[in-house]
Amino acid sequence: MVRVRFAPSPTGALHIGGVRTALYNYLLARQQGGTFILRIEDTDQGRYVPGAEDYIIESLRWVGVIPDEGVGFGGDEGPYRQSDRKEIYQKYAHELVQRGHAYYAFDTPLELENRRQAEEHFTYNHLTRSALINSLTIGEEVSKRRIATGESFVIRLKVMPGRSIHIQDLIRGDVVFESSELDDKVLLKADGMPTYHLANIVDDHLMRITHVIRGEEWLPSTAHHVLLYEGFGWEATMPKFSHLPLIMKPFGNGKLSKRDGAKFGIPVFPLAWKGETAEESFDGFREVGFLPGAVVNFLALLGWHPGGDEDIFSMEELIQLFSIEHIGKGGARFDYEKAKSFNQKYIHAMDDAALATLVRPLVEAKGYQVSDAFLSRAISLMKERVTFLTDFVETGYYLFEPVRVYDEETLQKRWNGDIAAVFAELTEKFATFDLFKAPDLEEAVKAFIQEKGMKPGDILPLLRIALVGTMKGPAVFETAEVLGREETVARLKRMMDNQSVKS
RNA sequence: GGUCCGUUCGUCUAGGGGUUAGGACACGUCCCUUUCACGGAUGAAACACGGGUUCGAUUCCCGUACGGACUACCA
Repeated sequence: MVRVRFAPSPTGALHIGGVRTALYNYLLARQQGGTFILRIEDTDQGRYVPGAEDYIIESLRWVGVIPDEGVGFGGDEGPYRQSDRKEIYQKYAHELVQRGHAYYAFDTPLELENRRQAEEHFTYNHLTRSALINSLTIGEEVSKRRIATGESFVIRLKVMPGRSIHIQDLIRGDVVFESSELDDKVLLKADGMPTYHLANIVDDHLMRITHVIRGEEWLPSTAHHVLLYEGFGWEATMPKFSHLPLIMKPFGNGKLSKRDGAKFGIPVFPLAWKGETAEESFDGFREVGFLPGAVVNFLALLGWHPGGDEDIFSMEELIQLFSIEHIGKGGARFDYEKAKSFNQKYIHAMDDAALATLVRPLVEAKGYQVSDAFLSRAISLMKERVTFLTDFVETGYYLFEPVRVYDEETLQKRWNGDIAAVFAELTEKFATFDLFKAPDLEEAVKAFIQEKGMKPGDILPLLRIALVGTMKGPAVFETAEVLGREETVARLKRMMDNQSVKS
C-alpha cells in the first residue's frame, strides 16, 4: 500500500514549488489507491509563523490536492504536527546513542561558530570530533553527569568513514556518497527539538511512508537519512526516494524564490499572503484570477510529462497518467506566459453558468448588482478575450458601469460635425427599435449608414467607443444587445455630450 | 572551495542508435473579422562541446564547459 506525505514547514506562505511537490505525492497516492498525508514540520520554533499552517491547508484545498490524513484531516498515525511529537524524537535519539550510532555533543553554537571563523571549511565530522567536546571524547559517564546538571547538549549522528552509500533514486538512478565526506549532523537540538533529519526518518518510519517525493535540495542529505534508517535497523522498510528537479526563476539564474513574485510582478504562491508589512505580503494565483485546474495542469507539466503531444489534463487524467519514471531531471523554468495560456484555455473551456458562479463574487465585490441572466450574457461576450477571471470585471468593467475613459485618439481622428449630426440621428433610431437583438441592430444600422452615404468605418468605431470607450472589445451589436436599449441610448447621448463640451 | 545533480527550439517538453527531431507557450506572416480577441493556416526556432563504442550517434560511455542544489543546533 502506497503511503506518501507532503511535509512543509510552516514558515510562511507555501511557495508554488511546494504545491507541485504536494501534487506529485497526491497523484501517486490517488493512482495507487494509497494514502496522502499532510505532516507539518514545525521543529524550528524560531521560524514558526502563525497562520502558515492554515494557509497551507487552504492552498491544498484550493488546488484540490486533499490529504487523506494529517493536520486538519484526521488519521490514525498522528499527531501529524512535529511539535506534538517531541518526546518521540527524544526517545529515538537516545536510542540511537545506545546503539552506538549517535553521541552527545556539548560544543556551544558560539564555539563552533568561532571554529568556522578560524578554519575555512570546518565541519563536525569523523576527523574533527575527537578534538571536540562530546561523549566520545569525555566519556559516557561524564556526559551523563553534565546532562544531569542541566547543561545543554545536542545529539549528533556518528558517521563512520570508509563506506560508499548508494541511493536508488527513482528519478536519478544510482547516486553514491562516500561516508567520509559526510558530517556528523545534529539530530536533536539543544532545545530538545529534533532537526529535520531525525524527525523526517522517525516519522516516515512510524507513519509507514513508502515513497518520499521531495525537492532536489534534499538529495545531498539523503545519505545521512539512509544511515539513520540503518542505525535504527529500519532498512527493510526504508521508503523509495524520488528527488524532483527544482523550479527555476522566470528570468536570470537560480531557483524560484518567494521574492521573485514581487520582483517580476507575478504570483509565485497559490493564495495571497498578508504579512506584517507590504514587503511581506504576496499575491496569489487565486486572487490574480487563476482557475485551480489551470494551475494544477501547469504545475504538473513543470518537470513531468506523460509522453505524446497532449498537454491539457484534468486532475483525473493526471492521476491516471502520472508516473515517477516520466519525471524530468533538469530544473524547469517557471514560465508565467505558459501559466496564463493554460488559464485562458481553461476559462474558454468552461461553460458560462459555471463561470458565472466564479465571477459573481468578483462582480459583487466591486459593488455591482446584476441578474444571473445578465451576468451570463456578459460572460459569454467577454469570455474569448480574458486571461484571468478578474478580467471580467477589470477589462470588462464597462459591462457593469458607465464608460470611464474614451479612446480620445480615435475620437479625434473620426469625430467631426457631419458625423455628429449622423450620430444624433442614429441615437434617435436606437431609441425606437422594437427588437433589441444584435442581428437586427446590425442590419438596421448598416442600412442607415448606407442611406447616409457613409461607410461602416465612419460610424462603427465611434459606436464602439460610445459603448465601451475603447477600440478593444466585444462585437458592437452584441454589446448593445447585452447592455439593452436604455443603456445603449444613454451611452450614445453621453458621448455626444462629452464631444460637444470639447468643441 | 568541497560533495552531489543536471544539460533537446527563447520557455515547458516528446522522442530515442538509422526520424523531414514532434507538440505546446511566446514570436513572425496570412485568412477570418471594418475593433480586440478567439479560431484556422503557415514560418522561423533545438539535440552544449570534444573524444570514444558502433556500419551508424541527439540517443550508450568518458571527459570538458556551463547551469543548479547542498555545505546551520533551517527546513
